[in-house]
Amino acid sequence: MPNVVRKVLNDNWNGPFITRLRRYIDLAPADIADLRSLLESDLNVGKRRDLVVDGYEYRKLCFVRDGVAARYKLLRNGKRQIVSILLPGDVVGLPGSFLDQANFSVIALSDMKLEVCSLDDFVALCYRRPKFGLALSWLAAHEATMYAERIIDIGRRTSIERLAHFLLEIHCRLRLVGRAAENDFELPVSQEVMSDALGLSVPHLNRMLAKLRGDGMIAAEGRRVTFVDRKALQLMAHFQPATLTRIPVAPAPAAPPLRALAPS
Amino acid sequence: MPNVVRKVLNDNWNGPFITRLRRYIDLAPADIADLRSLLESDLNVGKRRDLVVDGYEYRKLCFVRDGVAARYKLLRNGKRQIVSILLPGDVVGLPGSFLDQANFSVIALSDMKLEVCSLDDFVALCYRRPKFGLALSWLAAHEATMYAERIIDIGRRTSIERLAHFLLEIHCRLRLVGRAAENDFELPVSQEVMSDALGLSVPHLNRMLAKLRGDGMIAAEGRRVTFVDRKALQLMAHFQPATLTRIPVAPAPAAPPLRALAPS
DNA sequence: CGAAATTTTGATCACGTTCAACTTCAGTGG
DNA sequence: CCACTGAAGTTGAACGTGATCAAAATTTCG
Repeated sequence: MPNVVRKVLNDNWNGPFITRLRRYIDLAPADIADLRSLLESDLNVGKRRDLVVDGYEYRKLCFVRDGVAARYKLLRNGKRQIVSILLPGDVVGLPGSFLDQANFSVIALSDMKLEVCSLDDFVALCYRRPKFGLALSWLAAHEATMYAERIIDIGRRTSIERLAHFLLEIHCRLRLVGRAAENDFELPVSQEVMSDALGLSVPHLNRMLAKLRGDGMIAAEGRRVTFVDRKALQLMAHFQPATLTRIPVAPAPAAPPLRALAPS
Repeated sequence: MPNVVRKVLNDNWNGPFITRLRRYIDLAPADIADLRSLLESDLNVGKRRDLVVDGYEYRKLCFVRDGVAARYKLLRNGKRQIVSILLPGDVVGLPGSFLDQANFSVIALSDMKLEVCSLDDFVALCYRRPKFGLALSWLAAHEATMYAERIIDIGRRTSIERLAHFLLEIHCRLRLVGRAAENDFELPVSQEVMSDALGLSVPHLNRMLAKLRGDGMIAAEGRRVTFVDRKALQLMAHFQPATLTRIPVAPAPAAPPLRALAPS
């Protein structure tokens, strides 16, 4: 079997999470084997099931292999705010597992396939192979970046700009894991979910969606969305996808073991 | 000199950043020395100076020793959204330095004292001492957690709830670095800054502030804020401070392979 | 002291919420 | 095959929160 083919098959087999890590850092087969040895058997979760519950301790990292979920918080007044949408390649339990008790819930929006790993095991891996500690930092930084973008969205953009931005972001992220065509994708969430993510009411969201259609920026039938005038959409949304740098590689090990460093 | 006293003096000398790291993980003197050797000389920055500019590459980590800054984005329509307020112990360049180009600006809201370190040096440190890679993950996760809380704030809370939450959060964070009394603190930001952080207009923010005063929840003269009825304030804000777990310690090194790593 | 930044107050208005009803569609069992 | 169900999407009318613009009062600082 040609090498290239085997690589692709491997990545399919390894799943979207490792594909994503490879965008930050090179992983040797030994790295991957070590990581895989931590994973419990695949977990299947049905639609509408809660994966994490606000207020309870949670100390796992779950890598989404397939399906969609949402991280959210329920307020006393019954309103729900969705903080992020989780797609294949994303991590459940980031940042919730770093807290004494999770401060958000995570719910499956569709049937899902997950790979589960205990946080402690992963941390142990990070001590063994420091590159995974860095990878974890990068993942967390990515998360923070997306949240920051969402703050901008909700804080200072009009409802229609938010919606445009949301559509572009989801499409962009689906593309990165090979789940969307260039101008055309299957929206993985209902309007209710979108409105809770964007801090809008369902009726208003619906109207804005209709307006985007009416203005000829998108076409939509059912949940299939097509970007008709993507340029205009990006302009309206101030869309500017953030790209993470790669993680610098380890410096060549110093010949004498670090003597120069300790001035104390 | 008694040990305890020396410890405290050390931490004062080391600055609030190391104090903060110690809340996540134990640091041996050798760890600290190694970290300190990366730091360039202290940097003083005047009020209103930009530390990071949106759109430019930035590859440093700056630890705030003193002063206050804001991470923000300016939109085309002239509005500004502040994503986070940086206090002593916080890190400039997280997550901006992980991107090809920073997607936010950071501006000093007061005169500041910073300790600067290049990201590449810090990453090299993480390879040498994996605990720092984990610490970096924890810092980034903390950042993400605060952002998430801000999303809830802006998305689903009323303006007065937001304001209450903001006051409680800032007070809580100032307390952790020993810059606030129990019910009483110096607000380090102007109303304009607050309004940009909370996605409100200045007049409206001002009115809500007046309302909190009128309702007997806080007292304020100039920028000194006193919590009169903190219970009510916390209830109104749904305030629930998130506490990060400590980072698990390294497992006992396996007998044969890891000897090369342990310098101390 | 004078200039600039900040805080306070007032009047008007629009964006987005709320609540309610209705439509559409997929799935399910009689 | 049709009736029933429940979830999701669509539409309309009335209301209210918070924005906007303007100007005054106050504080801070060079």
